[in-house]
This record gives sequence, structure tokens and C-alpha cells, in this order.
Amino acid sequence: MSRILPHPTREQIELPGVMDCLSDPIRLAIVYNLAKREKEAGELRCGDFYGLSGKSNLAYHFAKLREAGLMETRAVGTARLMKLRREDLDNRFPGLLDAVLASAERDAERLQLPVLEFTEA
Amino acid sequence: MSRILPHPTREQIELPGVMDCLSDPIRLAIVYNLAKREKEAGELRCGDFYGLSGKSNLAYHFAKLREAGLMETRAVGTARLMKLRREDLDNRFPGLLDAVLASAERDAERLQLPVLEFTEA
DNA sequence: TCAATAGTTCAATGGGAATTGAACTAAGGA
DNA sequence: TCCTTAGTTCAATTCCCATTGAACTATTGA
Repeated sequence: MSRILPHPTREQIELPGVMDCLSDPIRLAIVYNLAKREKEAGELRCGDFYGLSGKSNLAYHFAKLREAGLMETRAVGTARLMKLRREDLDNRFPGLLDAVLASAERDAERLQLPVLEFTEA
Repeated sequence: MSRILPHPTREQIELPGVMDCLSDPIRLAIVYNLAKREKEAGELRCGDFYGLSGKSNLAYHFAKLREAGLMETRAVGTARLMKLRREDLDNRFPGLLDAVLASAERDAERLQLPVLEFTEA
């Protein structure tokens, strides 16, 4: 299962790709929860998101988020640890991520954004 | 042709709908050009955007932008005058539009965002 | 070595989005 | 009144996206 996980460089991250990622409810929920844990562990595993959808569908969305440059994935054992590419995104699109996250937080109920329970690292 | 053009109220504007609008290259180009003219006339007509795509396809994208709450349309004679719903968007999603527009401006070449010639009001 | 766990990949499906051209409607000018 | 211009609506097509389950791969632990 140890495959090369392709990540775009900072400069390769494109605005439309990022916007597209954030327009999907499942992907927004993933980013939202990753951001919520940014100050603590920072990294989360696929299994933490099983509340959102099925395994294979999540793998699909994770790939999209990774390929669009929104998050970084590293393999540790059988697990995948993922975190937001906060610095790259802030550098590339200043203020964008914060604005989206703040709006998402404000609209969390309306958007039915789930706050997931996470396993401890 | 004078039909009721439904606009969402400020409160009805949803984040995913806005993000989805801005992830499409044609719609981003429309918003980008509307913003560029914000300080001057503020309002633009359908015909100003014929450089982007065909008439009927533009009508489709205009409807999406209007229904998502990104712009406002009013009929004047046979023309449709459109402008950004800047205040509503800034109120609902503070900093979002500015962040997107600033990033779009920075990446204008890469995104091939066309700066259109506009007719004078 | 074997079984269990974590996650990926594949193929198939359904549905919705974008695009196009043609037909249509409304308003303005000659 | 008639023609032209501006823009919408409709139907048809194409394509892409999200979702699903099953099969597969890799790693860990017993």
C-alpha cells in the first residue's frame, strides 16, 4: 500500500481547484474538522472521518483534497496522517482559508457541518 | 421578456453555492470583471461578456450567479444591468470576496482571466 | 505464518452540470 | 407597423462528478 502520494508544490496550487474542493459539503466538512484540530495534534487519519461517508468515497475526496493542494498526507504504518497545508494556502491565497473557515463556523448548523470525534495520537 | 428575476435574500445566500459559483472559470471571470468595474459604473450588461462564451451559455451562468446571490440583475429596456452584491456578500462572508478577488488578480495570467471591454453607460 | 486492520483501487451506476443551436419574447427605432 | 437588437427559454447532447460495493494491498500483532 506504500505508494507515492503526489502533492502539488505550493506554486502549483490553483484557485479554481481550491474553490471546487471547498464547494463540496463532504470536503468542506473534512477541511473544517482538520482546521478545528490544527492547534492540537494537527494530523488526523482517514478513519476519523467515517462518520461522513463510506471508506472508498472518503478516499476519493481525500485524493481530491490532496491533489488540489489543500492537505498533505503521509503514511505511517497502515494509517494515513493528514493535515491542512495552512502555510501554503495562506501564502498562495492570503485570507481565503480564514474567511471560508470563519463563515463555515458561523453557518455550521445550517450547513450541518459535523464535528467529529477523533482518536488520540 | 420582462419576467420576475428571483434573487435570494441576504440571509439565504449559502457558502457552498457561492464557492461553487467561483470555482467555474467562466463565472469567476464574470465576477472578476464585475468587480473591476465596481468603482465606476458598477453595472454591466450581458452583451459585455460575449467574449467569454455564447449568449445562451452566458444566460445560464448569469442565472446561477443570480440565484446563488452573487449578483443582482435589473431590467432596463431590453438590457439587463448586473452588479455584484458586494455588501450582502461582505456581510454574510466577511473577507471572502476580497480574498478571492485578490488571488484572482494575482493569478490573472495563469487563470487566463480576460479583462473585457465594456460599453459606456 | 496467519489473521485482522487500514486504506486504496477498480468498475459500474446515477445524476447533474456545461454547452450548443434554434425558437421565442420583449423593447426600441425607423 | 416592421425590423432589429437584447436576452431568455427549450431540448438535446456530452461529459464529469459523486457514490457504492467488491476486490486488492500493505502493515501490524498474535
